[in-house]
Amino acid sequence: VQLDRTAVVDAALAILDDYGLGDLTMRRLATSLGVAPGALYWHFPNKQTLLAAVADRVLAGMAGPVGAADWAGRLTELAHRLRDALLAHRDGAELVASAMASRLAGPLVRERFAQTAADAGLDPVRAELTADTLLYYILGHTSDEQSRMHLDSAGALPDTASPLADTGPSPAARFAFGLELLLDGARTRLPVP
Amino acid sequence: VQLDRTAVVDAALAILDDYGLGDLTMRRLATSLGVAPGALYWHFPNKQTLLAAVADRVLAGMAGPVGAADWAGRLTELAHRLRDALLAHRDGAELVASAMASRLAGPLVRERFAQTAADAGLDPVRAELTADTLLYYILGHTSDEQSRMHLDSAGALPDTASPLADTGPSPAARFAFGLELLLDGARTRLPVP
DNA sequence: ACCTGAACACCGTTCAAGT
DNA sequence: ACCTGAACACCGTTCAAGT
Repeated sequence: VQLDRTAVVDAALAILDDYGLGDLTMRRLATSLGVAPGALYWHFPNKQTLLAAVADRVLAGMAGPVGAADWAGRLTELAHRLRDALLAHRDGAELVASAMASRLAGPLVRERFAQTAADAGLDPVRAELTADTLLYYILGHTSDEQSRMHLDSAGALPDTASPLADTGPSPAARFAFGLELLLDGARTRLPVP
Repeated sequence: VQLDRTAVVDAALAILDDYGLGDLTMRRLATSLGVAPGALYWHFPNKQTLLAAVADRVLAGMAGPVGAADWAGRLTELAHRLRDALLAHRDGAELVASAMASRLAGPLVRERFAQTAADAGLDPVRAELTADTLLYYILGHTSDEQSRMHLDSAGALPDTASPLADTGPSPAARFAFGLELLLDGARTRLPVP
């Protein structure tokens, strides 16, 4: 069968889910497709671009319209949808964070957050800055949460290894705390209606 | 002369400043020290730990007492000091972000932000969450700013290559915007005094 | 205690040559 | 147009052996 970009991204996502980002190499990917490593370079100019395509596929998991009527509700919904999309794949947050940092992935997501902030009444510059601030938080927090998730499922707890030790807020509650912090801050930047 | 951890970190920092994080390899570092690659593994168990030591050295650049009397002023000062420390070395933000994510570097910095937030009147859990939210922002924003700095000093501007195109807010102003956003949000979380 | 030599098991990328 | 074979120039890490 012939190789195309979609098949390559499919296979890459499978390796990501099964073995993690560290094992997602061009050679391993080629092997899993039954192809020589060089073949991948017919479809993608380099690894960075290939990873960006995988990141955009992960981000496709947050498509669809948001339901909330007010801007704060819409941003909250977008933030949770982004987090859910990242958590749906092993190392999804780290992958997307690095691909978005290179600007090769996620321009639509960025645009969507910025547009929603602009709808709230912010001028374009402030809307972009607010969107970026939100994105730094979502990517940073989720990346952190996800990596610690995998450390725990392996064995890396030096003290307090008792099974009933950690009773703080849930990951979702911790995420919501920082998110509301940001949105409250954004509210103070709004022109009085 | 004998090798020790300090000399290794010195040499690593020199490579970082001159050639960037991508060229900071164990082999290159060994060569610059006039030593075999294996020698480094007598002083550090692996590359990750070595990079954490370099990150902690970068973070040492933000030591010293803060002057402000109120908590918001202290957090603002800490945030700017952290940003300045990161910008003082090529790829400093990316290095520190990744080393702090691994939890091998920066525990004192994290502790310092959390303590300052606690002084504002937040309970320990909220103080930690607020500190983390701030750190995600500072590391994400500065990393972004710094990488784009280096893209510009090379040649990677597709359109609007005219020298007088980009007249938005300065990097420092952009940083301050998100920072104030976060601090305003934190204020709403405070118990009324 | 501290380091060398030499190897092991990999990487990403290129490119003539094949079909 | 699409892929193979084979190489190039690297990696991080280990470990017997030397001093």
